[in-house]
Amino acid sequence: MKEVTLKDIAKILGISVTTVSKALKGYKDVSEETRRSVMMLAENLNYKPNAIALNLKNQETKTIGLVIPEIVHTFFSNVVKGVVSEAEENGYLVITLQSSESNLIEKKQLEMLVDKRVDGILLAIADETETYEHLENLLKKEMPLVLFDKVTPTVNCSKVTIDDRKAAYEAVKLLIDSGCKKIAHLRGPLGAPNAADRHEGYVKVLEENGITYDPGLVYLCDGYSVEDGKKYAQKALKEHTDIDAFFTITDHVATGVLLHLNRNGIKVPEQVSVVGFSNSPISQVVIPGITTTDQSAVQMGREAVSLLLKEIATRKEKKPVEYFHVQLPTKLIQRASTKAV
Amino acid sequence: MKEVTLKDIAKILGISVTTVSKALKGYKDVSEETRRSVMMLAENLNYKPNAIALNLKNQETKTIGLVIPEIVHTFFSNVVKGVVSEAEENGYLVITLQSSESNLIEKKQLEMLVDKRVDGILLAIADETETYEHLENLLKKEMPLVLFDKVTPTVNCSKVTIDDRKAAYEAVKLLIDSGCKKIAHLRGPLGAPNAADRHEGYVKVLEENGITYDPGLVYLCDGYSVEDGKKYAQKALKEHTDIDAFFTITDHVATGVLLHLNRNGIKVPEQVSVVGFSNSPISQVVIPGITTTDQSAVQMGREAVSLLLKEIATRKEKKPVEYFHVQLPTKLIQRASTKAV
DNA sequence: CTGAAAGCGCTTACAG
DNA sequence: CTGAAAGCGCTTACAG
Repeated sequence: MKEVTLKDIAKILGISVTTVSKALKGYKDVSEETRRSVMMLAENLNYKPNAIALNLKNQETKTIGLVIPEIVHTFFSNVVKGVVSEAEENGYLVITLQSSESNLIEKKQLEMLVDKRVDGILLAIADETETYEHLENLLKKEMPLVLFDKVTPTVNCSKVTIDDRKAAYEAVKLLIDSGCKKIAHLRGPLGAPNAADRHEGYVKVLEENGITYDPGLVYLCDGYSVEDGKKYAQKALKEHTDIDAFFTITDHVATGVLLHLNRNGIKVPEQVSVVGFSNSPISQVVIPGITTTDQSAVQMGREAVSLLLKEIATRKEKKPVEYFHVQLPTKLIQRASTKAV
Repeated sequence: MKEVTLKDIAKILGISVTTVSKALKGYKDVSEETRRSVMMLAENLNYKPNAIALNLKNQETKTIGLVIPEIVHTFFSNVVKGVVSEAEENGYLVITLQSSESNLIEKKQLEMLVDKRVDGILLAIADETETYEHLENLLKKEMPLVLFDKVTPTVNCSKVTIDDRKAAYEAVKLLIDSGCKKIAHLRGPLGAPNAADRHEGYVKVLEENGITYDPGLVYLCDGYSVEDGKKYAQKALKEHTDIDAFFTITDHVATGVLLHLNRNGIKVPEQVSVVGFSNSPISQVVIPGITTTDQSAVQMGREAVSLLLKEIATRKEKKPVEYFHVQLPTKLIQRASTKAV
């Protein structure tokens, strides 16, 4: 990896590094002849400017950091895809890190990215995280930061989310419209804002449709896993034999519910309906297919990058920074796990 | 983002940058008193060495590049997870890029990573790629390179794979042992070495067990998708009504096959058995669960990083570089889509 | 024990 | 039209 430098070219041509640099960058004050010979030699030697030197000079790395709770997860890997593509199309590369929902790791990784001098950071907050000084510190340093999916109202910066409350409202409305009356909710962790928002949507639609909200029908899944779904479906049905629908935080949880119902000969959706969240591939192949909400994860990744790059540019021009909150549209996808309305 | 520099500290303390640097790095030839005041001030100002300057000085970036065909894919996202974790534990950060199975994009991305001055590159070759000068060029530049999953014997460098031939052999052997006689194979693209290896394993086990290999029973899936599975299951069953098993390149393809069989009232595994590949989550939740091969993807990512870092270190010490080919063990996982033996 | 100097590879204001 | 000099932030061999 000993790469060709400006110095090498200058030496061979017997001219100064300055002139080589100018020739390559198309400055006007270089003779046509010099320019041409520099260009040719650079081409032949396959000269590539040293990105590190440029980074140092320009005080930027053309790199952004991305911290997500979990890489192996359909929703997040779609986000990563969107982030990487959008960044690449705009000349940026992406460093990805996984917090594993740990607040400690999240803090450490954010610090690593700052130390690495990334130009900006994209973050989906870990479930464990409940205080936000580490994010405030980032803002204090004027590190461009965009939160997505798992965000917090506490921190004042740009954000990209879906309207979780509305999405949950619509999903549960479908259940109500199809005749369900006793709808259990397998929700996500208390600390997670989107779990809270979905829960709110669930409560709201019940109340607006004359169904009394019963906290006893709400179960907490911290794992978002198929296993959680099985476990809490069993528990819920034992505690309330007349449940006629499950609204779950995730398609994996919904799948667990489905497996439990199948195994126990409970007909879906005739006896019990099931609604998931995310439109993961799993929701389409399971039988019956699971009614769910599509979150356009790739789009979320792209949008987040686009807001981040805008902020980076604004800061570079020393202009005042504006923060945006983009709410992406969701789409309720009806499949066979719910009754037709 | 105006960060504290050595210069700032030097100015405040009225000493030279040299001394500050030495104090911070614990050099012996600095008075205890100076050392202490430097340390304290650095701590107070929250001084962090500028990584870019260090990169330039040390001619390394502590960053590695990772190019995979597809980010949204259980196997690869597990690899990414392994890569990112192992790298992080060793002080490296990872830049991830997706080639989308395109040779052109792969070339471009490899170049970007070189230009970015990453310390090494991890690559799963795109299906479209059939010539390898771009990889030879990397080697010529002495850029540390480790191939994984999708590799080629043509290029002489370290590699991490599973033993695809053996895995396929074992999977099909299970079908034979359970009484299947007419086993169709929905294979991957011709260009892809692991598709070729699995096909070889399939051919070998048939012949070793007295079943004549019939090329007419082999179908090419280029999409690795559920749709492909449906399509080719239908085609195969139309062309050969007595097929009693499918061995597929991927769990998604196997799922498509399963859906087609279910839909047409064909009993699995009584009438037709189905075997997938990869042990994706989908293979567990589908009914019946799909018999498949686990590839320990996370482990593959870790192993690849570990070989890469070893090579980086060796090159740094100017020692001769050795190449390794690590073959990771696979595990056949029996589920309800095949008959007990 | 301290610090000026050179260097990593580049850019650019300035002098000639 | 050309190039010496300064600078981005750091390290380190060398002189004092």
